[in-house]
Amino acid sequence: MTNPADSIEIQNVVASTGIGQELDLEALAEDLPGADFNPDNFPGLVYRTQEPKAAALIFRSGKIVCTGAKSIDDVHEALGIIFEKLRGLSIPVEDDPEITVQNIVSSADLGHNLNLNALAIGLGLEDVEYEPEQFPGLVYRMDTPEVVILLFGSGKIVITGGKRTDDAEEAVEEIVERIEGLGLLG
Amino acid sequence: RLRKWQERIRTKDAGERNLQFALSEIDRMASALGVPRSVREVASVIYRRALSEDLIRGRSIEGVATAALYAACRQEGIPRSLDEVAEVSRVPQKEIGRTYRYISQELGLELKPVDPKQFVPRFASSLELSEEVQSKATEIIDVSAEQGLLSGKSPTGFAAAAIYAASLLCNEKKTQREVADVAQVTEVTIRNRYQEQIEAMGFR
DNA sequence: GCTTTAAAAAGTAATCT
DNA sequence: AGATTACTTTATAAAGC
Repeated sequence: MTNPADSIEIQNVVASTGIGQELDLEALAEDLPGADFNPDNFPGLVYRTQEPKAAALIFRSGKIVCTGAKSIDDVHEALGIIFEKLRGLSIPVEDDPEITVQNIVSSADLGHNLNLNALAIGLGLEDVEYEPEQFPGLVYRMDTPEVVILLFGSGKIVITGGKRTDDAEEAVEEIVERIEGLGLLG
Repeated sequence: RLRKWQERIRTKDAGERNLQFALSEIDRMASALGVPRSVREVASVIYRRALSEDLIRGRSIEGVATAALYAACRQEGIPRSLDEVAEVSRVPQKEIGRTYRYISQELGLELKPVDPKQFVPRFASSLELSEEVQSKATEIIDVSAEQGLLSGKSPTGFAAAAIYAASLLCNEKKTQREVADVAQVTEVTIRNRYQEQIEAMGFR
């Protein structure tokens, strides 16, 4: 009896912040080795950190988006590295810029195969999107917590849209309960 | 006041012209797909509902018209794949799929997932396969779906593999290429589904 | 709506050996 | 007939078209 909630792994955390200072991205692109800046393509400058591995989108307004981190701690660490890099370029950065987690993507394993056709009907076609011709996963929009769950035939799932670490655990408990209630979990 | 009248008439005329265009497009695509008149009527009703609920704003008329037709085919139990619908539409497949998901959600169509069995008669007849092959393919689909093999798989590929397997079992062999062409899937997909299905049937 | 970034799931597809 | 690479879906911020 392994608890599906124990199988939860955070795969990606998206967060936003800002240094409270306008930036000259053209100059920054020169001074930051490894920076990608294609203003014709996208207004943000892309900068990747190696440890922890993450990607930051830095904008002219001084606002920054960090993606790809495996934990909230990693987000803070990666952004801390970027803040230091900017200070090293004598760009003033606020002391402790507020970092807001915008989205957490997690994966988990329910431990049993799922009959997605039966699940689509059981969970209610109005809350479900299951179009195997377009994508193999069943998309389920849950109200509380407010997340979107992708369910696959293997029993593996993806939880996204949550902002708190607890959202994934609550979502897994809720979906397991609903699937069991329908008698559709092995 | 006069300008308002003119504007209303102009808007009404434009709306009327757009509706006529959408309905004629539905008619044209339905003919090209060879679906019965009843499906065109259902598609028209879906399109008018989308129009009255203001779902067309920000979307192309042709996209909504195509999505309505795709939905109507499913509702009437004679589905066409997105590939097939895209072939007769000037809208890219990706947009048809997105628009379908949107209007389906907003209009509460609540269409059940496509049953692979619904493709069997059409695919089998264009391959000139017998009734025997068709019922065998249907049986293969039922048995393998009951064993949970259908989850996440494309209905077209699933039907194509069952038809290929049935053609072998009934000594009316078609090549994977031939079946793949009518179903618009690759031979690789047929091979993969076929292997799972014959195992589910207890052969191999 | 789109553009870019990241990550997982599983199916399908294109390309190369 | 493999293997590899790449694309499909979900969420999310950012600035600008």
